Amino acid sequence: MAISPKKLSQILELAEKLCRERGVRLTAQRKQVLELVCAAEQPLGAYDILERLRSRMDNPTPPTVYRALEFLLEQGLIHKLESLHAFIGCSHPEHPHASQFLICSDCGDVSEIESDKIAEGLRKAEESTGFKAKRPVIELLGTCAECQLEPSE
Amino acid sequence: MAISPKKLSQILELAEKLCRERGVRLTAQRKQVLELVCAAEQPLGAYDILERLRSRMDNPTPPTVYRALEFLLEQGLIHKLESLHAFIGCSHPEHPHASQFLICSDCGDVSEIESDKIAEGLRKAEESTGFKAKRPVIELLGTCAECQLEPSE
DNA sequence: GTTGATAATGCTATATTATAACAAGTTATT
DNA sequence: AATAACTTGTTATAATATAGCATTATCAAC
Repeated sequence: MAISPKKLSQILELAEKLCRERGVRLTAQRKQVLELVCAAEQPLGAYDILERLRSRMDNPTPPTVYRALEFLLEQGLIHKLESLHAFIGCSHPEHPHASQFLICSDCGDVSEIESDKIAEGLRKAEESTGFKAKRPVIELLGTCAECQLEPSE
Repeated sequence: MAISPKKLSQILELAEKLCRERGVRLTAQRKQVLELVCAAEQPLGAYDILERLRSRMDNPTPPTVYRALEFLLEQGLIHKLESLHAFIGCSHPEHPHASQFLICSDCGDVSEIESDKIAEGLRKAEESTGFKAKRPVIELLGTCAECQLEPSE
């Protein structure tokens, strides 16, 4: 189930808008990486992105990719899945949030959730410890509802 | 503030006990890796461990380390910090739990917490999505209470 | 519009983290 | 001792990520 072209261009326009407002530059390169990440079914590794960039630009190298990813992460336009070493488009870049992911080990599907309960728990933990979180990494690795039905596939 | 020798041997004894009960083998190699990880101030990377193993055995190689780590992770005797690519001793290996970590980017200190609120939030999220989590990764990167006091150090 | 500062890119090399593959040795049980 | 299952030894290499430095682009100030 690929993302629709319409939805994709909406994402890109929103990204343009946010960057304009913030006074940062969504350059062609960065935009292409964002587009690749957002258009992908699954989270992409940096070298997956590198591979796909070949058809769009001349001789991309790892730094090209990692620099773009760094920018996009800073701007909250994508997330990094630490446990997969992979990147995924952000579902709602317009408001900052503690990203929370459900990662199915069977089908590889990843869904971003926004649980208030979890957010609340995190806030409480910060409160009681005095810790100030800048980047929460919440990744639940396991089996999605669909894959639990199937014997194994 | 290093861990006391007494505390360390308690940890090792508990590990022995748990492995015995489970019918798995805490071999000398695995025990040494566990000891190094638990004795360390900070989380250790696999190659840090490799380095430290040199004084204890002959010509250790990456697979030696990774195999031991894999075993120790399976047994819940250590945790992997995905965002740091590093390993840390488990605070309470006797009962399984969703490990939750506060990772200070300033001083590098890592503390394991057990927030019921967070655990509760995770449970709720599973309930409402039908997702079954096998390995939760909860890592809050930020600044610990102490480091917030200091101007910068 | 030239100058100078800042940011972004190009490019090569290399660091860091992790696993594959297969041979050899150990352990526990028959 | 024979067997099966597990553990280790060893070499090689895969996969992920960054350092460092030269070059180019952008934009504001003069």
